[in-house]
Amino acid sequence: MNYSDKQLQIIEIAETLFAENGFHGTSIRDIAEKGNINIAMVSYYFGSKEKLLEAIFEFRGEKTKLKLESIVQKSGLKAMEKIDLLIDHYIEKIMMSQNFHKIMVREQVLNNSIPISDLILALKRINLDIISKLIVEGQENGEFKKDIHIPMMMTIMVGTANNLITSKQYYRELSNLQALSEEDFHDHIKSTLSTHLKFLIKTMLTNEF
Amino acid sequence: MNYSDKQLQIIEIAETLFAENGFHGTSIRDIAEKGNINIAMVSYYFGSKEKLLEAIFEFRGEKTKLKLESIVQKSGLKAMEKIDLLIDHYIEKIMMSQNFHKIMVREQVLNNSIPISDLILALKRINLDIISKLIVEGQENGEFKKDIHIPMMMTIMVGTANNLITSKQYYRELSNLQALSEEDFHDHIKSTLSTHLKFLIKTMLTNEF
DNA sequence: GTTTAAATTAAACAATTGTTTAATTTTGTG
DNA sequence: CACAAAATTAAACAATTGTTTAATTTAAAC
Repeated sequence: MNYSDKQLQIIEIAETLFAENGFHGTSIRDIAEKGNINIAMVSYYFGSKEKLLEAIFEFRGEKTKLKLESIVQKSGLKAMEKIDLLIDHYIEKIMMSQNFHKIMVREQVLNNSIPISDLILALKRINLDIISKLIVEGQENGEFKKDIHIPMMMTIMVGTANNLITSKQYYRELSNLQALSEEDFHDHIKSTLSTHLKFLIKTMLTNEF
Repeated sequence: MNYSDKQLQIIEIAETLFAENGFHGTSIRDIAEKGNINIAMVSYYFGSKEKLLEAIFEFRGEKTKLKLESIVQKSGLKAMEKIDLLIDHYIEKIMMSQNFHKIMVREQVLNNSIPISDLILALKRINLDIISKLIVEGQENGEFKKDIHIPMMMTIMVGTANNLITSKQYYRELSNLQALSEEDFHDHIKSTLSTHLKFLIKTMLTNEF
């Protein structure tokens, strides 16, 4: 799908409000007010509020696959080095699109809309497939051990990152980091998450239980 | 707070519906219909729909602390053995109250209601304090290494478990476990989660980065 | 410049929302 | 039984919701 400038403007505003107040907690009038547009424009451009949400998922999902594959197919790198690149790329992506990930965390709990569920499943499947390919590569050349539970490994990685994003304010308070500037806190999260995820994944891929 | 039978009935029905369809996605009429009660009863017993949600948090939060402390204070166990007990207790708890945890995951993303935020923070603080005490104990007797990032460790544990609960259906499909009965799938999740969390936490507590 | 399509608007819509009211029934106490 | 408090009910409420309509303005094509 290709979206016009006007559609992208609506998508971005809706994304912000859906992340802040939830899908049902945001009215079309809220979106219209924040974007200085008429309330009929959402229906006009997207058909309905529900389809606007689907558009957000399509828009964010579109670019995912290519970047991941380009990392996995890089030559001259060990599988473990690619893993580290993937982790940092994932952290970068989730930090850059926090609003979208907040929406996805909230929507995946529900099971109401088939189109949304399908879009989420498609996103997860892309990630799983690409990671699986890389792990098999590492197993075949002896870098990684056999018997790696890849879905659980993904759960650990995605779950940890999502939890950090969606409960930032609690993490900040419980870690006594209120004094940090927003930017410094942002950097802290990225580096701490990177260090720990790399360590954990490395351990899962190489150490015996 | 002490809740009457009637209040508990409403709490449980609301918990189910809030978990399935979200707080804003559930109307008081939905709750009334499912419980065969009059729509005025929610306001009568709790004051408002929002306060009903707060009651759910209070009700579920009440029992948390005591059980955790009883584990940590058990004598004749190594700190690492207590960690394993805590992990299994946490998994048991989250599996027994999946609906509540789905609600909490969704609500912690938002930042709208101060009472709810306070209740969530209080729950997190209790967990953190008790775990911290145990980890210091393990560090002092040389079982655990220094420089353990406890909030991040909690994020890994809680994030992984929450992610598994809130995206069960995706995990099931991506792991090709559709053939399992509901009960077997339930058991699979518990044992897989237990194995991995214990392994990861053990690694974080003892191995150098 | 005229014509056609696209974009935007204000208004209205029916439905649903949480909450309150006032009347009625049920329960518990003496 | 009589009385008071608690529980339950149906009805009404004002507000908000997503969506549609028909009219108007803007933009693009010729």
